Amino acid sequence: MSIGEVLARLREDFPDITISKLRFLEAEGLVEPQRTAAGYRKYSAADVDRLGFVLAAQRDRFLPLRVIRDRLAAIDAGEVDPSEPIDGGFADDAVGGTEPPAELPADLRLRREELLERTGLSDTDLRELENVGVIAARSPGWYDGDALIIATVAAGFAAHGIGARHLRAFRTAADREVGLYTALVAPMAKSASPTARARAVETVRELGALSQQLHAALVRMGLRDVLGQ
Amino acid sequence: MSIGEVLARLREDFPDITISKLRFLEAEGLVEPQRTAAGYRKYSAADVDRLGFVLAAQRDRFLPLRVIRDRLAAIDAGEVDPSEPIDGGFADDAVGGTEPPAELPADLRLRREELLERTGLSDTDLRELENVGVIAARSPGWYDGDALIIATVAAGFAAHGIGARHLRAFRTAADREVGLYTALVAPMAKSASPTARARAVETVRELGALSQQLHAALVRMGLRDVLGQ
DNA sequence: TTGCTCCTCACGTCACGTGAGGTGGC
DNA sequence: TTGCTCCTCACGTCACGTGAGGTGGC
Repeated sequence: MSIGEVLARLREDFPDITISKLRFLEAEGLVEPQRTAAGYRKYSAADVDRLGFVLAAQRDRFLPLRVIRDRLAAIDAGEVDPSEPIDGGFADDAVGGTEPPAELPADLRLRREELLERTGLSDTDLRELENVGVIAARSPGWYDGDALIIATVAAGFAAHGIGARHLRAFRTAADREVGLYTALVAPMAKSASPTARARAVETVRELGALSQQLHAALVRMGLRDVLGQ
Repeated sequence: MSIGEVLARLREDFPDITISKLRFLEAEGLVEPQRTAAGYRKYSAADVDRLGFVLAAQRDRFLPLRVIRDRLAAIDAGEVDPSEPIDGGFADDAVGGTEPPAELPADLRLRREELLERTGLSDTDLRELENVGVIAARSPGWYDGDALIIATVAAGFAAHGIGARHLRAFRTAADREVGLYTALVAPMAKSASPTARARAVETVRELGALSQQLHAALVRMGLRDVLGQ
């Protein structure tokens, strides 16, 4: 495939891809397409897959190219299983803004008092959030980074007069979504093949991204109607 | 306030702010704090507000600094009403990835066939999405950019076997949220004062951002449990 | 021959971060 | 005097985009 054809294919999933970016990714050592006698780039299907991996890692995990390149090198050398998640990614960094911790949310460990201190919530507030089901301790007395994010968000809502009981609906909606996606990838996730399991992870990530966009667009539309803009 | 105090204040809403960035924003002409005799920056409350405006425009509207600076200059000169939305913003650009159009979603105008062509959906698909209530024509036969985004997302879901009927729950959840936020800002939005109306818009944007984060965190947590990571 | 795609290479840009070398404030 | 905050200025960096000047392919 020529560079133009690759562009057209990738544009489906990554609308802001450019020829200049494809050349740049080669210059940075992330792909090495063959060349024709005249010097034209010739991409194989594997090259295109590789580009898809790179672009998805940028888009969904906000990883810098250097990290992605090292990861690919390790996979090429057979040192890592492709399904292993890359460290250092934090899928929501650029989405929200309020207080995303530097660590992976799942790896953070906070005690109850630390959580209260870092969010400014009272003990009662936190207990309400737990009753409503939007926050849960991972193990008794210990909270993770997602709990921190949610607690911070809840504090933000509270500042506008939106209390814990209003957040129960979020939990319900999320549960329904998770159920839907789970049913879909369950066979893949249970497969003995590591490639299938990797695909399950990737599929779930894609579905999560789609879900974000849909949720965002519907809320924005609704609010625009209300504000008369 | 010293630069360090400003940093601490802004960190609440913008966790990745740095001293270096505050100095940079001054060098770029976005704020001009006073100086002490010794050359230390002294920020007024108005300076901090201004920084908040700049950072929110970057975070929520993805505007380049040049545009924000021009806007502020126009406001300073009394040429624009601060509540007027800045043109060129598109709040979800960096969130999802799949097919965000360059125009403002609300300003795009597409005919039914264009919408089908650009998303690859069939006429029946689109009718189903309309029945379910996630897409609606703005005026008979004309669709806007949000419809395009949602149609693209729906096509993505469909590729994974998730059809229109599964998306109704998204609509229900979004409606509930919009109702909640609307009730909250209704008095402000109806006020005669333009400042109050501007605050209503800003509040709604903040609530929308919080809602995105909460939704993202809850879905991610749920999926992580399922995938056993 | 025309129009289109593709090439390289140098330079530009945007939004910062880093680090050296130094001063102010309590 | 110590430790901390703050200062400037030059340079680095990351992820590209632009544009000049040219060649390949049907």
